[in-house]
Amino acid sequence: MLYNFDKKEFIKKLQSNCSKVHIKKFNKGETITTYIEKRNQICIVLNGEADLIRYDLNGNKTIIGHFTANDVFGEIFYPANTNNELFVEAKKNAEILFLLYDDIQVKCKKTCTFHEELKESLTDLILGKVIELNTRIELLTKRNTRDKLLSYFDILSSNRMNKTITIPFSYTDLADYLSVDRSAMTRELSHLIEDGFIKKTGNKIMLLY
Amino acid sequence: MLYNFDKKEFIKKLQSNCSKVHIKKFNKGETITTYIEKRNQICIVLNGEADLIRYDLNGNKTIIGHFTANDVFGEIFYPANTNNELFVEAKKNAEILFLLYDDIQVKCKKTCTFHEELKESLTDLILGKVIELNTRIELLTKRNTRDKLLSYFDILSSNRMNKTITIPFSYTDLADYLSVDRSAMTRELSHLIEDGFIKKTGNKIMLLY
DNA sequence: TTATTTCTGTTGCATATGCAACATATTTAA
DNA sequence: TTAAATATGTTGCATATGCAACAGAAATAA
Repeated sequence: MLYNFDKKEFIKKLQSNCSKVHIKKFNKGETITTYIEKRNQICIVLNGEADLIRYDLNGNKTIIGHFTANDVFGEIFYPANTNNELFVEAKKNAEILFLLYDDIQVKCKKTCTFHEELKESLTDLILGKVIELNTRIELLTKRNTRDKLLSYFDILSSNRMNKTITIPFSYTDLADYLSVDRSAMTRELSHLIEDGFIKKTGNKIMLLY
Repeated sequence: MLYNFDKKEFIKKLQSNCSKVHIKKFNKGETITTYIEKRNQICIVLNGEADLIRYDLNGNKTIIGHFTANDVFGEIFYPANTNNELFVEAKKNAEILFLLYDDIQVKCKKTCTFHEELKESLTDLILGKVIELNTRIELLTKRNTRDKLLSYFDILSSNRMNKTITIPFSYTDLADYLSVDRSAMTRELSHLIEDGFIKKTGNKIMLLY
């Protein structure tokens, strides 16, 4: 059940009891996976940070997703026919757990309680992913840079229950994440400060509204 | 298993065998559901069309999602704390199936094969939703109106395997869906025609590349 | 340490986009 | 059928945004 779903517990179970998974360490800058033909793979960040990155034909970089501990990614979440090259890169040294969707959903047909629980948790995990993506869509549908920034701050702020937030990106990457030009974003940040919406010290931002 | 997943089959099963669901008809323009406190609800379009709509504080309308037969929506897919008012409106007369996530995932603990299958299908259904959302994010992260339009056309074109596509929206709604200004979008469409990228007749567009 | 790379903030300029207004076409309702 | 409402295409104008370039700060590597 969604409300009771404990993602950490699930991951712990996977690690300790499931022979189907494997874990690998990556150094900062290394490519964790590319989204080509691993249609069945689900990856979970145990620790560290990773970005899902797209370069389009013009060389524009977009950070499609930013993942930290307990976040989930993988090619299984993507349409098969995507034109762009997508890959996941470790932003800090990271430990990643890999599993195959079918291994949990199909292969283990014996009705042991353990695997029943895993299946149910897997559904909750994917449901969590849906919510995450819808949150991102809320951001991206904002019409201008200011609204994108404010929405992003709101999300961080309500997650942490705190009016002072720490941007988990470099500002360069934040711009890619919001899908706006970096210098334009910096300019808009300056305007937000001038207009008294925020205070800014390094990567800390205090919301004044 | 995802590749074998037959959404229509699943929906048929739900309708015919599952006492937990109910079905309701809506006339064009009616509100199907609002995203307030139905945290557990999943809705499936049996026929007709519906849009998930957000009005922000400035009165800007955004079409967050556009749903046709077999598409899935519901508050369960959204974070609980969203600030914006979201609601789903019937764009044409529509028949909607409602079910509660917990009814399938939790309530039926008897291990009857039928409900085991339902659970598995439910996971695949949600996984399909993830893919749909990632496709939308691909669109929204495009930096300008031209790229958004071309990406959108590409998606329709590769779905239908056809260089001539039919826009399932009014152009007014398409603009809301791409999160751009309508007149600016119309202008960009004219440019695309001038530049020989597309031909346009009513809501039919032929891709010339 | 020093050198090198990356990040940040800023600015000038060109342009894409949003906004408002309007005329016409099309659809819907009476 | 006529009237009303909505959709479409177009334009002028203001402005937000992207782009390029640069200098200084900060982080990283040698």
